[in-house]
Amino acid sequence: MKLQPLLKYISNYIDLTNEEIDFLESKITVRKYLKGQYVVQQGDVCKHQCFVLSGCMKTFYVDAEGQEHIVMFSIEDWWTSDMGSFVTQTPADFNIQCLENSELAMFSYDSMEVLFSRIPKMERFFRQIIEKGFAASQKRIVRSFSLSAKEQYLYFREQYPEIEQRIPQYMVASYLGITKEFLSKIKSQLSLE
Amino acid sequence: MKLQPLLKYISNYIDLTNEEIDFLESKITVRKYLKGQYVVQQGDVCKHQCFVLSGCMKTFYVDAEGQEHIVMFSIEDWWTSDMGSFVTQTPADFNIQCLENSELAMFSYDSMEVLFSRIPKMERFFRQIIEKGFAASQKRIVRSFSLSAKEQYLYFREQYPEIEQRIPQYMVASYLGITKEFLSKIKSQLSLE
DNA sequence: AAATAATGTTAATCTTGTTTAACAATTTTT
DNA sequence: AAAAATTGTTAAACAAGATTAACATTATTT
Repeated sequence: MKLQPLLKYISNYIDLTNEEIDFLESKITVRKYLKGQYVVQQGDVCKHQCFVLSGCMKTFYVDAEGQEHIVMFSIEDWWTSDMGSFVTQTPADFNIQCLENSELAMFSYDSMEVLFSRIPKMERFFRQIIEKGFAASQKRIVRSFSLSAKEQYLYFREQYPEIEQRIPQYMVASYLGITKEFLSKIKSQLSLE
Repeated sequence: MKLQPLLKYISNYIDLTNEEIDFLESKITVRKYLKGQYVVQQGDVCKHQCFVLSGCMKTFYVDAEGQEHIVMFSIEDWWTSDMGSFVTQTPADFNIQCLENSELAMFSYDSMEVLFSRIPKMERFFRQIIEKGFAASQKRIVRSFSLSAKEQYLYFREQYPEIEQRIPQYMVASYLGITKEFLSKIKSQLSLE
């Protein structure tokens, strides 16, 4: 059924018995969101860890000048949440908004506690997911310091070709930390090479 | 004894029995490093998660042009490792080098597996630590996009006054992603305000 | 106490990327 | 099919920060 992609994803990390899978499923809420809807809003407490079953979302921060800065995109088989808000259950710094109609498998803060006590393997699973996310985030910091805007764009295009097809270009610019005008310039330069 | 700061740190997250503490201690290696020594070198596999008992270290990346980019500093009561390398046991992208004579409590990859099986609470502890690290890393990305160099410097100075006292200014510049000359300019501007 | 190495400063010039603004192309709505 | 909204492009003027190079200061070693 609907949760198949999540179960398959989990099976890459740990093995679960049928009973465990039943229990796991009882702790998950599947929810649909329309394009434009918010999963988390800056200032609210992030109450869930979300696995994307279908659709696409952006995680972004609106700064003091009202400018939007995209931290990450999430598509099928990715996780999304405001981790800082979730772990401390304090107001979120980030917004998570759907860029397409989407379907999410959601683990609430409380249900995760219960899940981890009953199935310690699930704690291992989440630890491993978060380790990966942390490592990826550190590498992103390094790229933003050591690569030019053009190099970062090429890296993004190579790493996430599917994402570039699905989102407007000005959001790619925001993700890369440059203006849409400059990205446009980079692309026209590249097309002449 | 030596591990007291680590045990105190852990007790903020979980409670351990005396037996558990004994077992934990049997899985930790305490090691001294001299100023200048490397804990991890780019290209080697990062084999440990390290808790800083004393001293100070920098985690940095050397790019294709030979330029050094500091990802983080670690002082007493902080953790350090190349998470990406550690979790996949593949060659590290980062170097970790001591800026002072230092003492580290080290958990090897293998010993952590054993530790987690025997004391599942320790897996919870590490999950929580990594969640925090991940959240901090995401916030750093946002700062690097939404703040000017001057604002980032002021933030660093406010957040980590102890670190600024202990390391040369050109390393602060590297951490902020700017040149030492420009940081010098920022500081002279600030002194005139 | 010199000598050397490491760290920090200043200023001129250059580069990368921003801002502004006008316009073009594409989608979506009516 | 027209109108409106969203997205993308171009170019000129500008600003933030890099580079270069010369020099000043502070630590460290001899």
